[in-house]
Amino acid sequence: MVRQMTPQDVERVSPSGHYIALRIGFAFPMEEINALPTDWIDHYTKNRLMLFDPVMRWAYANTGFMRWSDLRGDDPHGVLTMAAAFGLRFGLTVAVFDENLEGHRSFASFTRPDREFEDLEARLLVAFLTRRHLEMLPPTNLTNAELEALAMVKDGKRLKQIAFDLGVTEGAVKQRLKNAKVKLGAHTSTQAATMARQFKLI
Amino acid sequence: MVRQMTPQDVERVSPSGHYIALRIGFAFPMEEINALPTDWIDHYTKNRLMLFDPVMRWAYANTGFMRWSDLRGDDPHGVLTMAAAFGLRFGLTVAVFDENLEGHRSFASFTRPDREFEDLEARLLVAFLTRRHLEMLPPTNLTNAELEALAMVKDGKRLKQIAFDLGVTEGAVKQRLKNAKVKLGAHTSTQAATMARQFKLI
DNA sequence: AAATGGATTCATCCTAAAGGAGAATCCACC
DNA sequence: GGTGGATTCTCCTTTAGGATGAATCCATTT
Repeated sequence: MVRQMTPQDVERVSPSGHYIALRIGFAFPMEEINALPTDWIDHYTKNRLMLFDPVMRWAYANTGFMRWSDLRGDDPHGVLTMAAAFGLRFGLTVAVFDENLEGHRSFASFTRPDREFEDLEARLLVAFLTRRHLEMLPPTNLTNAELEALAMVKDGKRLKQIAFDLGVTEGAVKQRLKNAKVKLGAHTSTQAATMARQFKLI
Repeated sequence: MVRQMTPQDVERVSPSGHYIALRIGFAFPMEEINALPTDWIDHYTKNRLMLFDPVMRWAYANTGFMRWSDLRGDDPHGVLTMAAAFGLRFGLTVAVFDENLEGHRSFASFTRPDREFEDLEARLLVAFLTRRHLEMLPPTNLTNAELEALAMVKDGKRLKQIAFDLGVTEGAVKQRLKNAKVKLGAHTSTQAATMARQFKLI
């Protein structure tokens, strides 16, 4: 009997760090969680390793899971060797994809210094990513009026100013924001604005 | 005498759409502005053209400007030919890079249906991107206390709850948020929270 | 040790703004 | 003519914002 993985479980099973990219649309994801070692991040960034990283290529083109050791022979620039030198010796990358919807893709990499990931761990991590992917599904039922108000809140405007700019009453603006909060499941307008931004709705 | 380009100038000089990625760190940018034609976005996304796009490769590896026609002969998958079929017949890509700082990179592509971009336009667009790149430089002087409060505001918590969770008074929380607003140049806590999120500070 | 200066944190008071409930109105669509 | 969704308004409560000054922390110097 295996339960769902929590973020704590992920940290435990991936002690050298992990990386999650959620809902890649055109080119870049809605949310990126980078819990890899700082020195590796610096090295990767400075040397633009993304261009040569076989893991990235795999993650953009496949679904399911893959151990980094499966890519030996497909790493002409030695990115995985470099990663190992930074303590990321064993890696597992998982990817999911929305066929039907807008073609969103998510992927995540998990790393260990000591041993390969087991099949059970891999399946649990696929389930974990799938859950995060689904949670990040953007709502589609916000009206333009609601998004317009949220965008102005995000930009630091006051309700009074927003009402004036839109040519409606302050109460109307409040109602639009309230609707937006309900649809997004947000407690406050601030949360609604940051959520809408994360979903790339504004 | 040539002045700075405004966003309106950019739309005028790039009538088939443009794309801007600001401050790419590890792999993905802090902000993405995608004003390309919708049908091209769909096609690009569905077919994961990013993997094969020579423009992306150029943008990650160079600085300055480049006309897409310079890449003929380096496009084995015919991405540029497909783009032309969607009305993006002439393209210009510009890229800038922070050598000294955290190694951030920004790039942008501009497209026309009718003619090549001129050198003057290219230089103005480099200047435009450079300005946007510098504006997006994240502040580094926010304290942990300030970021902690901002993160809780972003998550929809009320000041009273934040104060309780942190074990301080509500007035103290207000002061932290006020400091954060000043440092970020934000009018409201909402704006401060969304800015901090955009800068990947929280 | 004591003193100093500067930044951060905390408290209080008051004002301005946001949040919430309920009802009326508008409007496209059946 | 009815229905449901979206918009608008009013009234009231709760919360956030702004100004000010005191307290605390911390590194440096005397």
